[in-house]
Amino acid sequence: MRRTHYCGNVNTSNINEQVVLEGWVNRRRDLGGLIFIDLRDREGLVQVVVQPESPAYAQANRVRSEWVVRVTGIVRARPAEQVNAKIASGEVEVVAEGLEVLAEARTPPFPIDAGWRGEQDQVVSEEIRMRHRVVDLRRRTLQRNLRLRHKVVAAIYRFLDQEGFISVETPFLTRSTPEGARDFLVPSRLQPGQFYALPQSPQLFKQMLMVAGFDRYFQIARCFRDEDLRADRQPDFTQLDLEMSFVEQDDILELNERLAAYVFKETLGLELPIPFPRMSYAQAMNCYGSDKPDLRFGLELADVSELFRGGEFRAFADAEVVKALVAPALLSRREIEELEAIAKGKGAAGLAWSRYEGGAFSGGIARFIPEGLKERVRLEEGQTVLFVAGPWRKSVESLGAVRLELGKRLGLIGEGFRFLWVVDFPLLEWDEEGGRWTYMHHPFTSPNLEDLELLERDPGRVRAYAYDLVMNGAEVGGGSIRIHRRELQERMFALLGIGPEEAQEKFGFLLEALSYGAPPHGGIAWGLDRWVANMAGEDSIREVIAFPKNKEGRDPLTEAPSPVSEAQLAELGIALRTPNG
RNA sequence: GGCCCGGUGGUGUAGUUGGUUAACAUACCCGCCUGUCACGUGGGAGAUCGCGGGUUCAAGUCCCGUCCGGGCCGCCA
Repeated sequence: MRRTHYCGNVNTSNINEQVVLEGWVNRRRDLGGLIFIDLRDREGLVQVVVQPESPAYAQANRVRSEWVVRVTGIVRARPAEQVNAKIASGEVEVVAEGLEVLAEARTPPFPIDAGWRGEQDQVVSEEIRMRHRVVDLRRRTLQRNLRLRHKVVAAIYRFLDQEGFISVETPFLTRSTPEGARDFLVPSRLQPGQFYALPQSPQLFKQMLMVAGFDRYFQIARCFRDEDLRADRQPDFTQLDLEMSFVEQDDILELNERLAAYVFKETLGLELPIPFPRMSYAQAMNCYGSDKPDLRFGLELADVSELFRGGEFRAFADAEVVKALVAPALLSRREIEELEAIAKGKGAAGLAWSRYEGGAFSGGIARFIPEGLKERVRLEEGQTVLFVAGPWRKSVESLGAVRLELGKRLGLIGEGFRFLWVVDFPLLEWDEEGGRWTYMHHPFTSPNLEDLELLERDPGRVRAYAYDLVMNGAEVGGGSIRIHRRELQERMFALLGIGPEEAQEKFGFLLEALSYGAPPHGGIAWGLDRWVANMAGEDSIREVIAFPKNKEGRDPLTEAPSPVSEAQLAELGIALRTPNG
C-alpha cells in the first residue's frame, strides 16, 4: 500500500482517517515505553507516536535518524497543551499501527533535522556540505531554495507563453568564437583535431531565430564560460535568454519589468513597483562609482574637481577629477586606512580625508579643504569626507568601492529589493593593452543611431542601445538592441579591428543571415542563478544550484574533472603534453 | 597569477604568554524512563590538532613550506 499523504500535509482535516506515510526519520524520541518519530518528507514533518502494545513497536525501537520508513496509522488530534506550534502538522499526530523499514541509513555526517522543525540549521563548512551534497540537499534551506527556483522558472514560462514567446533550444555543441570569455572545448571524434565549444550564451542563435521570423524567443539556457569562479559565478550557469523582433529598447525594458513583477508576485507574493528607475551609465558611475549601483542606500559621490582646481593642494590641483564621499560618521584612522586599501585596490593613488568636528575640519587634508566644499557635499557635524583624485574611471570606481564598504560597515543597507536599469552604456571602450577599441557589451550591439556619425570620428563617445538590469547592486541581466543590417555589422567589425576575411571566417554565418532580411531586434539575458539567489537572500549562487562546483571548478561530489583513459584520448586524437598533469 | 581568512573527535566550537591526561556542545553506542517534540537521565567509545620540515628541554600554539576550503582583485564579449 502506497502512501496516502505527504507527511507535512497531514492536518486536522485528516483526524480519524487511516493514513499511510512514507519518509525519513527526522528525529526519534524514545521515552522508554512510548516512542515518538518525527517523520519527514519534502512537505514537512508529522509526529508519529508508537505505543508499546503497537505492532509497530519492535521496528520503531530499532529505527534511527534518516532511515526510510513506511508508517500506517490513525490521525488523532493532540490535546491542546501538546500542540507544537512550530510545525504545520503540530495540531495532530499519527498513532502508528504498522511500521516498515524501507531502508536503513548511515549516521548522517552533519545534522539535517533542525531546519525542518523551524529552527536554524547548524552552519556546516561548505567543503563538508559539498562532499555530502545529497545529505545537504535534504536540509530545508536547499529544498526551499530549489523549489523557489522552480517556481521562478515556471512563472517565467507562464508569463512569456502568454506574451507570445516561443521556447526554442539551441545547441550545446557549437562553434568556438574568438571573443568574450574563454571557451570550454569539446574534442570532435569524427573530425580529429577539431573542437566544438560549449556556448557562452545562445546569442547568435537567437539572433538567427529572429531573422528566421520567430519574432519572440526565449530559453532557460545553460551557458559555459571557462573563467575563475566567485560566489556569484560558476563555469556552467543558467540564463533566461530572450529576444524580440520589431522592437525598440523601451519595449524590451517594459516587458522585462512586467516579467520581473509577475515573477515576484507569483513566487514571493511581493508587488514590485514598475517601471524601474532608469539611470545612464554616466550617472551611475558619477554618482555611485559603479555600473551596478546598490540603491538600497544613499551615499552618493560628489564631483569637487572645480573646487580644488589650481589650488594649493598640488595632488588635486590638476587631477582629471576629484570625487568626494561623505561618510556619516567620524571614522578612525584605522578605518580610513582599511578603506584606503580598498580604494587602492581599485587603482586609486590614495584616499584623502578630513573629519568635520566642532564646526571645523580636522585631520587628513583639513588645511587644504577649499572654500565651499562643506556646502557642496552637504557635510554635517560628526561626519568624515573622503576624496579620490585622478583619472575619471579609476577615481569613481575606487570611491564607489569605498561607498559599498561603508554601506556594509555602517549598516546602511536597507531591506527589500531595489531594481534599476542602467542604460546608455558606451558602445566601445579603449583597450589599453591591445591599443585598440573593444566592445563593452558584445560586437553585435547596435550603436545609438543618434551617435552613428561619431562611429569612426570619436568612437569613445558613441552610446549603445545596451542596458543592464541591476538588483540590489548585482547585475542580474543585460541586453541590447542588435545590429540588424549587414553593412553596419561589417562597419562595427572593422572598428574592432576584425578584417573582412576574419569576419567572414568567424561570423560568416551571422553576416549571411543578416543579408537575408533581418528584422530590427533585441533582447536580454537574465542571470537566473543570481536572480534566485537574491530572491532567496543567499550570498552565493551555490545555494540555489543543486550540484555546484567549488572555487577551483571541481565538483566535490563526483570529483569532476577527472583523468580519462589513454584509449579515450586516442580515439579523439589527443595526446597530453604532460601525462596525468 | 596576486592579496586576505580559515583547517582541533562525525559535526560545530574553545584552547591564555609555548608547559601535566587537548575542553565543551551535539551526534554516535549501551542502560533506565509511557506524552515527548532539540525529551530527560546514567555510562561509554571517539582527535597522531590538514600534511612536511624547523626553532625549543617542551609546539594545537612560534617560523618556513605545502595541500585543502572560502572571500576578494585580475579575468568574466
